[in-house]
Amino acid sequence: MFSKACEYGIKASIFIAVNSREGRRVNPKEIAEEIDSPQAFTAKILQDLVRANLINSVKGAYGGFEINKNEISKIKLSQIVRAIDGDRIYNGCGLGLHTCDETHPCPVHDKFKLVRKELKDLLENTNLEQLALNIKSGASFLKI
Amino acid sequence: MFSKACEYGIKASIFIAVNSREGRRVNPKEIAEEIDSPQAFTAKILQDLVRANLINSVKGAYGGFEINKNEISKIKLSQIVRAIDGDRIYNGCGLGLHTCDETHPCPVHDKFKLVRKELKDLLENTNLEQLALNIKSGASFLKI
DNA sequence: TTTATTTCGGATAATTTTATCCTATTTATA
DNA sequence: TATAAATAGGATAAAATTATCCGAAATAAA
Ligand code: FES
Ligand code: FES
Repeated sequence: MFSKACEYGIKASIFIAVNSREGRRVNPKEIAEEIDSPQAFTAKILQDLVRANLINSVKGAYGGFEINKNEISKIKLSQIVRAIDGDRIYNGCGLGLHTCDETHPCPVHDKFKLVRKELKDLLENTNLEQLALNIKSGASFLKI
Repeated sequence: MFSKACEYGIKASIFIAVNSREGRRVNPKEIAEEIDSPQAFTAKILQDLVRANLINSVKGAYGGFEINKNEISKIKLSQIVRAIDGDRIYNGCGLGLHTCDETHPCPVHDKFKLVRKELKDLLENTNLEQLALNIKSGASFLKI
């Protein structure tokens, strides 16, 4: 469904959001521990998210990654996924035809549209604040 | 979503079904042409499907791949996907946690369940006969 | 029985994805 | 200004997926 890179990117973003809400910056080591991911690889993905302007990085001593407090609720999961996996999840054909095209549908097109609709709904209507709050309250988990 | 191998496997199965309905065996060369896939790789996937007892192979001259006429409507997409990609699509966590567990959910678990439900519906309630008929009638396509 | 045809299966190669390592650059603080 | 602490980024490496090749085994028909 999502690439490993994307899974790590989503979980890292949530962990950063949890901490940024409390004014704390975090570094790749902490992040990788909290989301159970390979540290250096995770750091690379964080770079992508910084370049996509979804998170901020601060170099040097006392630096780390953070998200602007009043941005947290504005960042949708879709933006993170798009920054890492592109939008094949939105536009790609379920059976790999060059394009998903209503007028030239693959055999599963009609039902696949429903799957994609549900996924789109998940990605478009979920923001980092909601996810951070659920982590904070212990309603959901980032690892194991 | 599905692996390339699985995409090829699904499309190949449909093409075989279309032809088996008309009493015709097909070989990897034809199949690869009709579904626009690499021939040798497709042949490997066909072997998997044979081993999973979803399609039959006949060796030697005038051989090829076929599906028992009265099996065609009984083969569900889920069986093909399971034979090639396993059942991570059914049981896997959307964010890569070790297991998808109601009592230890990842941040997207609740909404991801709906996506999976839709996908399950697609896979469980679609059989090769329906798909073959749609190809035959020109309502759907296996390539481009 | 011989031949031509076809799948089977193992070995290998290419590509993509995932992961690691090391140095350069930036920056806060002493 | 010197130092220590961080991220940035390039170069590799490892692993998984995708793809190719070739000889062996099976089989139908001549
Ligand atoms: S054409 Fe395949 S999903 Fe739309
Ligand atoms: S725990 Fe992640 S989808 Fe269920």
